[in-house]
Amino acid sequence: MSAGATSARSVPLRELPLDPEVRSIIESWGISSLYPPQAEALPPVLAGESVLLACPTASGKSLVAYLALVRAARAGSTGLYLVPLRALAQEKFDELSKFGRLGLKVGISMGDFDLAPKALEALDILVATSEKADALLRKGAPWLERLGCVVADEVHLMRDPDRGPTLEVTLTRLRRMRPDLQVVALSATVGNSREVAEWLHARHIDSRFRPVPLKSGVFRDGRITFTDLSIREISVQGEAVPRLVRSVLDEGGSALVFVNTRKASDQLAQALVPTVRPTLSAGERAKARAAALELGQSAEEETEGIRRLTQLLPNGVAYHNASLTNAERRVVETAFRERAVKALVATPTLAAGINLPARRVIVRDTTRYDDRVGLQAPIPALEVQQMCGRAGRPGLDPVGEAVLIARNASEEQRFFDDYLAAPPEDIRSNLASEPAMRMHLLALVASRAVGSEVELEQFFESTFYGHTRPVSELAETVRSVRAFLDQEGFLEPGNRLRATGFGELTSELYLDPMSAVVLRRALERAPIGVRPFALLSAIAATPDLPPMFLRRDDEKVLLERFIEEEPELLAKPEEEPLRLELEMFLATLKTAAVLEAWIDERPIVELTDRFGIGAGDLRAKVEDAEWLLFGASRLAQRFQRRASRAIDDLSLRVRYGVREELLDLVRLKGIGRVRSRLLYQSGFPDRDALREAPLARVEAVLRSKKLAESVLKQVESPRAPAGREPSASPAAPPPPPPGPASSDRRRPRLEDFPG
DNA sequence: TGGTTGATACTATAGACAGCATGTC
DNA sequence: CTATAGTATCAACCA
Repeated sequence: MSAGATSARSVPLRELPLDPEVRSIIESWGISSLYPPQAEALPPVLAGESVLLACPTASGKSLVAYLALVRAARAGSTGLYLVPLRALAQEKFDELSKFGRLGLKVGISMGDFDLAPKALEALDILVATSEKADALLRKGAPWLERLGCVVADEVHLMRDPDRGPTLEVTLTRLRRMRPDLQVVALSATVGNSREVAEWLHARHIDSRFRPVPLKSGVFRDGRITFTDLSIREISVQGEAVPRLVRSVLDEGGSALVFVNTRKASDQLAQALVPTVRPTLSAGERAKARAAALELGQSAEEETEGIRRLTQLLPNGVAYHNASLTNAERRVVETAFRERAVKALVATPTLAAGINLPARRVIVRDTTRYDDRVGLQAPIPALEVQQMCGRAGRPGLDPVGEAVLIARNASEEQRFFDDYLAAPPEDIRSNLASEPAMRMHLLALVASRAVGSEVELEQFFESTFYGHTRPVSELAETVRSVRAFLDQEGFLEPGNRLRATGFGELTSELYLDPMSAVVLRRALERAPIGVRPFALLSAIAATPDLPPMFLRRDDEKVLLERFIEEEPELLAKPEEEPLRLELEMFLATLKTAAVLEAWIDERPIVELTDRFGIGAGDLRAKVEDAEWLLFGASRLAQRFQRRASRAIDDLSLRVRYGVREELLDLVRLKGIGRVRSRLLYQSGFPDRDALREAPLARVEAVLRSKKLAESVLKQVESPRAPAGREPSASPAAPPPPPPGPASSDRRRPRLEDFPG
């Protein structure tokens, strides 16, 4: 490790070769001197060199990234900022937009929020998730050909088995396309960052600098022993977590507790109420109450999260996990940042991603259930260190404390050895995984990045995998993936590597080829298009819609539902492979049942309660399903034309969670699940009915003059507003009407489902 | 007999990207 | 294999 360097002198900003305008923008952020890692990285970065910067969170990596991109943009090329999370994309976009003053055009692109291809061409800097950048590569965006600089944020996520390969492949493709591309890779401290730097031909900068010093240690028997061997007695009594929380609150700090289950995050937050509540000042209590109030107004439909959090927030406590909706998470994050919430209990949602520091981080659990092995497994040191790194708020805390909780002496020793003193894990390529290879091999061929075996091998040579190990070890995976792609008609027969139309479509839809096969089979099986449950089951059977966790109760309910049609399902097989297969199948049925209840307008609380999921999970499933249904619709245009229209309707129903009769109303801007139902109940079953309606009546129903006016304006024109129609193929004549869709309430049969 | 206690068995388990075209509650 | 906390179930036990 090179710079060790809290002691390093800070470098004044003006010593850098920066344009005065650029400097003044940075100065307006209150930055006048550089942290040591910045001072080390910026000179080469501003000279256009590639750099890998490995250092702790909040040590100023972003500034290096921004300046690299701005330099590239001012030099006439374009810059791309790759991030792993959508929330992060938004954060980076907001900050980079401040360089708009220089005349730079900054844009953002991700699944949620995208730009028209034309708007992209005018951009100087684009912030995108790596998947989105991959998608742009597949579609051949000319913008990328002018790329001068790419920033890869959180590059250590290359070790992620699912999403790592996308980052690795995207970086490889960009570098091959632009051999002189400047790469600025930002990484957490990992074992082999030097190796990654070598791969990228980047200067390797490794620093342990932290703007707020970190003391990490283990709590046992009322005292924290830190790695520097100092000891801290905790005089407060009680259970470990409340003690540690209370003692830091008494010093005016805040606490962030990491646990390994959602339930624990909720329960521990509840248990902390008596600990935190008495420490709140009158002002803090008012702020906390305001946050709770805001939460109530954040949505029209009640959720479990709103209910729990409105109860917790006024006590200065909250929890954070993926069962919360994005709106709920935002309220919690803001409240914590503004110190209305003083103790926050979180699952790993907060370990990576958005910056939410606290004076004391408490890592309560160091193991986590791993469903691949069906057991509790130790959390990697890298992740624990990331959690610990969240300790210490710049400007507020003189020092951050990270504490693991040990029950006995041997555990205490183990925590020091395995987590606090241990070197973090290496980054390893996951390109050899079959699903990853399926995706990327097809994409490389379909977008004509490779056209032959030899080119394919050359490509793999230039990946991180190829940098660290012989690509011959990939041969077996490549062979079996190729066989699959050949057999399923993704590739043209012959020695040259070329994609079929089906292959190109699959690649551009960003579907896992396996998903495309599942959907194609479902579509080819006759009149599936008209029965929502069958379609929902088909997308649920796809690897792009991961199965939901199946509880024993779900199993019972689902089996009972299908007993009439398939009584033999009740005889639950005992043999392991068969039992697992049935469970997988039931899990896809559960997903379909959840989505079905959603488009049957079951209230969110009822639905989440019945299936044991959170509103955030529901939201995520709905988004996934909508995306897959779009893919299914496009595939239907190829394989089962008649179904395409019905799928588009279903897609819209899933998006808004409405029954079929609301499809027309929901096409209006500003009208979704709740309001369309309201209009329907009040005697406006469709847009035609609204055309005749007096403003006052619509306003009374919608309880908003502005909204009522907007709605009436939308229906007054004889032609429907463009853009919200389901996408039908423009070339094709309108498909025949979908038939008696909603009246067909027959129970689905087993053969309706793929697999 | 009815209720309590305690041993034992069972149950559940983190997170979040992508298409398209613009704004759900 | 590298787990654990919370809950349901049921038998033993007591008044």
